[in-house]
Amino acid sequence: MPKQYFYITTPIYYVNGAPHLGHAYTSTAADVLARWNRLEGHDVFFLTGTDEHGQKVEAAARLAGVEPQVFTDRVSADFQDMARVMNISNDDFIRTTEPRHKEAAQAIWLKLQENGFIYLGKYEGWYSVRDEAFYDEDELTIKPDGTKAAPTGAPVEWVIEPSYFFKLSAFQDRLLEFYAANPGFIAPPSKRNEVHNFVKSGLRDLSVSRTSFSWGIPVPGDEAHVMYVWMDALVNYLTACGYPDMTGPRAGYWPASLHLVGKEIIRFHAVYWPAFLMAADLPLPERVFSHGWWTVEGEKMSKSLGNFIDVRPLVAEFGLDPVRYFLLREVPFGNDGDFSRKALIGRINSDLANGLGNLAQRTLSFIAKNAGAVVPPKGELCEPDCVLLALAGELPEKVRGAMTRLAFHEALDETWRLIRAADGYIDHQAPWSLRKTDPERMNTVLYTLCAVLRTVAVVLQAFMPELMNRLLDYLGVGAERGLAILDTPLLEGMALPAPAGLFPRIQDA
RNA sequence: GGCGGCGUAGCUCAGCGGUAGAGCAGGGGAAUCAUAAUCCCUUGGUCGGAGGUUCAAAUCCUUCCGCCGCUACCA
Repeated sequence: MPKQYFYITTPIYYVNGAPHLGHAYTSTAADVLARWNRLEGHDVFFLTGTDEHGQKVEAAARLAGVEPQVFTDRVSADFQDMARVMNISNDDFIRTTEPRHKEAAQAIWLKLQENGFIYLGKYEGWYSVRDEAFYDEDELTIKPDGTKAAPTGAPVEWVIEPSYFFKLSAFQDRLLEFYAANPGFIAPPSKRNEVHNFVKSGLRDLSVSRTSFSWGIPVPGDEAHVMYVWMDALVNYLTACGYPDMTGPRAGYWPASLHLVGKEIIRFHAVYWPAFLMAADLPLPERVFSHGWWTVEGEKMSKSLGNFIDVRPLVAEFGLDPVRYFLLREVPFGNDGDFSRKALIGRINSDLANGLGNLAQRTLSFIAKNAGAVVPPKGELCEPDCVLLALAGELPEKVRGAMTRLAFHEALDETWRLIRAADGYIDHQAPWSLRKTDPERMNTVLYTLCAVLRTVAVVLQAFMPELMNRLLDYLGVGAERGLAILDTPLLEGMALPAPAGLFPRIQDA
């Protein structure tokens, strides 16, 4: 079977603020999918990065008293640090200030222009100098003296500035046809309906250049303009594949298998981006998946509350893999969720320490003390062994199904069904009693448990890579650790190292 | 205003036409290999309210109440 390509992206994160829980969430989810596909033996390309142009960055740099490039270098490094701390296995980290990206963005611009989808017009509207933003007529309020004001109370003036436009209006029907022909393109389904309705309600041409600031990629041939940030940013997914050279080593990864995005940017990925690609005669990504937002202790993360959570202190306190587990287990992917210490500690103690961790420890330490510290020899299997092993045998397929739908919580729930069954099995088989009455049977029970633990560990590597690697070490599993090894039985007689607890219980008031 | 979603056990949610389910939390018992972890049993819901369709409705329809999302240049 030929290797299957899997190209997955996170959004490139905007560098006008520090990385927080939301960014870590997207990256972790993407990482789990990337790792899962590697376990499947697929050829994976996993991209993340930073989006560094635009007026807000220019303003943030000015506020920090440094040049934009210096500013973005600093913030981008912080995002890269977050990725390192979260053990994100990205194959590349793209920055929109890199020369390769400038080249790609300008190339696609020229392509769109050549194909007749870009024209020079003028952008006009009510502009507030103080807010540096345009407002719609219906957003404005009339002040007692008859002048108009922005929702922020700032005065506005009618401003006309030259701008290049993208003929988005030309793509309405093609987009609708595409959605109809590819019902899986936008997920979850509720988002598909929203996007569909948006497009159906009519598309206006999109202003894709600015002259009011300069921190951006110059429009080819008219350097008074810089490219609109989204026009610039979305192209990153192509840049990383080598665009405009689509014959290079990475060209085969395009089109992307999946763009993972937060729900606030679904439209850019599900409407503008496909339209740009159609206009440039390029194939469209297979899927755009929009996930939800986290509240923190019941409250929305916001500047005014100052409650943005940085995951790095959490990782320092609770450990990396438990935090990764929590993010993907706690909330059905696609829904909003709440992050709280109580919930995090509850998950860690119930699922990890008392569940998987305890199961592994009671099995492995028993083997270390009473079964010669090797994978015990498997004797004749009894009914309960077969039932449990059959359940384990079904797990990869169940998880595969859930992962295909990005139903991470279901994948984990299925895995924990097996873990609970194994806990029941060890209690009922009671190897501590068999030790005296029937050592052979004891070995078979312990072997069965090791086999089940191996299945669990292999599958969970995508979610908790470090600790599941350790568990596989404890089980004497060799260097090859992909899903394919589950087709061959666990080797008996392998010497096992002394096990140590995987998930410490959290003592917390 | 328009379009759409949600409201099921204390909590988080699954079920989406055939006599209410899971995990966690609570209660009782067992066991003692293990991170005082585990196992077994168990309490608990007129499935937001009211109408209707049907032999049969959390499950379909109507309506009301309460939340929430989208409604173009905001990362």
